[in-house]
Amino acid sequence: MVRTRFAPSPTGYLHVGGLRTALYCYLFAKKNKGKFLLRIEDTDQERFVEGAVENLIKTLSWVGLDHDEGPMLDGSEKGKFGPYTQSKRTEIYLKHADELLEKGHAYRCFCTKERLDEMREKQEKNKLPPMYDRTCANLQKSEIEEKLKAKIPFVVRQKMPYELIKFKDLVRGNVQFDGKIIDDQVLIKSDGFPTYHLANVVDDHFMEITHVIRGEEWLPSTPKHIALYKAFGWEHPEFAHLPLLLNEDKSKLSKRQGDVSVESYIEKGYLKEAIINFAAFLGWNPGGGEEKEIFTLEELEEVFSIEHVHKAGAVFNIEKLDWFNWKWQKEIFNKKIFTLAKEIDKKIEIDLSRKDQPKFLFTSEDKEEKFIEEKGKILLEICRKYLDEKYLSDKNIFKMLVTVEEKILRDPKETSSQIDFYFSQPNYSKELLTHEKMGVDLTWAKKSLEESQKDLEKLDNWKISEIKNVLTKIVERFACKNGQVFWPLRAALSGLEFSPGVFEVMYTLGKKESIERIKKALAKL
RNA sequence: GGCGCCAUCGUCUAAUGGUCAGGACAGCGGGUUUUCAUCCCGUAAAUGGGAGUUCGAUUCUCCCUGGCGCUACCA
Repeated sequence: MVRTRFAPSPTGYLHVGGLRTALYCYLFAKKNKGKFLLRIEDTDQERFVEGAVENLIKTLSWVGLDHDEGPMLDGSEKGKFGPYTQSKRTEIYLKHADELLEKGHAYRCFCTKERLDEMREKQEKNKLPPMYDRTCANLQKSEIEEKLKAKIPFVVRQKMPYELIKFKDLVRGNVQFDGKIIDDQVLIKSDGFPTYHLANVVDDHFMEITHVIRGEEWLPSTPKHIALYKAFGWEHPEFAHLPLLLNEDKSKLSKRQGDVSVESYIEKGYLKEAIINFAAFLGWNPGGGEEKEIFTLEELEEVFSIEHVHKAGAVFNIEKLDWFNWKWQKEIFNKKIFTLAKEIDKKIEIDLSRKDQPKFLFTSEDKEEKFIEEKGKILLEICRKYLDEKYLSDKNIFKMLVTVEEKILRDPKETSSQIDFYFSQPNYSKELLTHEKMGVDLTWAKKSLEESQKDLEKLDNWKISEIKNVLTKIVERFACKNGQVFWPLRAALSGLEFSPGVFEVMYTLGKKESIERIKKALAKL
């Protein structure tokens, strides 16, 4: 059975690169009907951040990557291969380090930091690969005993075999390294904690991990791990080294050049569907000429394959994320209003000639109004956290939101600025009422505004369809273009160069306010 | 410096020993629309360089170049 693991260090937040790794581990496991585990690699006490583990679990679960085994939020653990937190497994590592010591695959090193620094400096000066010179590997038994007795701090080093180490990487194919120029890695630090290398190998073995899927930065240390498996007499798992996620300048994705924490994207309002979808396509694609790009997590579980993982690093392009987010926002919203419309009006007719913007033909105006109200509520859910209290308390807020539907789905943060004109008109000059291209000068503006005011005052049934009816008749009477009537009116109502359409704005504003705003505009002329 | 990995439009990428090298994002242009947006249509844009294998290489091999990663008692 396939078993994969995501093994982050609890250093604060979930990195988007980490998310992508977790996602591929998850997808590979699911695709192969295997298990996906979470393991916490907290062997570096200095880097440990309070609350990071909880945060990691929460974020992973929020995007839908629930693990089959590993630590849970309530402090308990799922799975029978635990503990899944490395700091709770110290004894196991120590025991195995002893085993290596005994077998001669490792040795104690008593060298001071100063000596090591000096040695490396010399090596670099002489253009030699910087690595430990094995001074302590040749210590006599009596010398070791002496130093131990004198309580000189020591580390345990792996004794790298001087041989060629070859392995097959699932992403990169055959890879080989020369053991002679690989450093004798520290396995146990002087504080008694293991390093990543030891802990990782021991854990992957005992947790029966079949596929190690991790970032490319681990490729150079893989031969060390393979040597370790061999020293223990274990079979090593399969390896798959994922391409790195890159900054604009192609360096490894880092905090310095923008947001890298998944949490920050969640805060910014990105949907989990979009984040997952986007992450999946960074370094992978379905292949086979498939041109579909929008996939749910479930669909990805079906189509994912490690063979289609790219070798080259991928630049993290936020514009594409925005696009995925917009697509998903729309998809989810459409689904919601679809069922909403059918709930409100069982006999509704739906025009699907435009799949992305279904048109609903209600059997009565009441039902349509009800629909607008309910749709507004859905929109409010999307943008609520970006809206000021003063907007929320307005009884017309739902209607307003509906008029800027597209913009909310695109960028909910902009909602306030989009609907602000409903509350107070900006100051505008009379030139705003004109539009050269449309053939609207000041005279025209005055004429159509006066006519509109006159006819609208007579209208009692203040509905979008009726308003449209009245204004269209004016256009007919004047035998002019729509814009020649609509433009000055829209500008008069919003006081803006760009705004939602006249009918919706007028309907939302209400008769009284609409007429007042038209009068105010006329006063300018 | 040493070791390793990588290399198709600006970005994410598809494809095949023979294709007009395809799609998407971004860009640009046009159209629909009462404005912006949406939507539709179109356009420009890539196989890093040099050898070799081959009738034919973007694809296979080698070299170069470039980019990146690793080179800790961090992961």
